[in-house]
Amino acid sequence: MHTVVVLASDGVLPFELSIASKIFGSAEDCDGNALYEVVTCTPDGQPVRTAGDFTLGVVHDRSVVAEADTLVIPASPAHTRITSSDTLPADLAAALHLARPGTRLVSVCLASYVLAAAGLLDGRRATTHWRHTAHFQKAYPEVLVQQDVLYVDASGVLTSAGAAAGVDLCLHLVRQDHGSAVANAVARLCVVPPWREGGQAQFIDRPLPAERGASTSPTRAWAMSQLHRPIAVDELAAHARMSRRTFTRVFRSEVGQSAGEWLTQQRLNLARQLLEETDLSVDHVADQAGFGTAFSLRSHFRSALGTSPSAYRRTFHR
DNA sequence: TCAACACTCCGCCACT
DNA sequence: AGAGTGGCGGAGTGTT
Repeated sequence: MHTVVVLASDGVLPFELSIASKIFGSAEDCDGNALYEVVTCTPDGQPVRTAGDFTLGVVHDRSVVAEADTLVIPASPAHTRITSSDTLPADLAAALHLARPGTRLVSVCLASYVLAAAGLLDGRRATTHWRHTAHFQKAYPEVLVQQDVLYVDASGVLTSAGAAAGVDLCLHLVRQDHGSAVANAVARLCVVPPWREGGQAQFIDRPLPAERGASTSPTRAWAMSQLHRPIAVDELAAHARMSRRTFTRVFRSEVGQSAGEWLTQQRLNLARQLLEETDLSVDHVADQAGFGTAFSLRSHFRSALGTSPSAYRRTFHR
């Protein structure tokens, strides 16, 4: 059983506090067994005041952090006053110190300040509430602060933007741990969208895994292996052994977007990966990701991510 | 920047 | 009767 420890500190925001227990606590396997144990603690086990009109009494103190597979830190408005390692409260520092190596660290909203003060975000991509990204960047110049994203998954250290973006982040983790089917079931149970697209640019490391049992799934897997060349909808429909009309209908009902939109998104994901991990020219990236021309890549990049391929590479190349 | 063209999406409706 | 399928065509989008 995967243990999620929620570390609540003084002034914790009730909404942010509850996200992890709601999302992880709702994840079940096909037999209805819980997939996560969610444990809430405070640094010294004493009740803490919340930002609401009540105090939070807990059973555990920070010692449970040592058992965490995932440590979640919900935001408190007081976190914005943590602008250096010197201002990190000793009890919070002590709690973080108890986490085993390899423990997944998650901050919701302003709690990014806590991780940054502990030096855990140095040289890493991270985000926080949009109202505080400028202040956050100034306080922690070593952090690669991302704006206009819902969350950042920087291999083991995850940060989310304001409030409800914590829901997206927790769903992302459930999806990573147990796949789309479980994550979508949690989203349905909690009546939240399983995957927010909208105008929000999200810098995600990996594309969504294909859902099992969906009839366009093999075709999507096939298309993923053909991204370097043009793929017409008729070709996809033929692969799925459906008429074009049925294919487009089934595709939308399973994936939630049209075949063309999905294809462009997969091409963009591939292009981003190539920009991050290779030194291929933008022309070659455009070619390999199936955009045909660099102009086409740039135009799609701009409308989906609000930036250019070369600017993206300057920020994310590793 | 513009225009012509190609392709895609989806409501509608008939057929199985 | 009702669900699933697929052709048609107009509106919209992307490409050259």
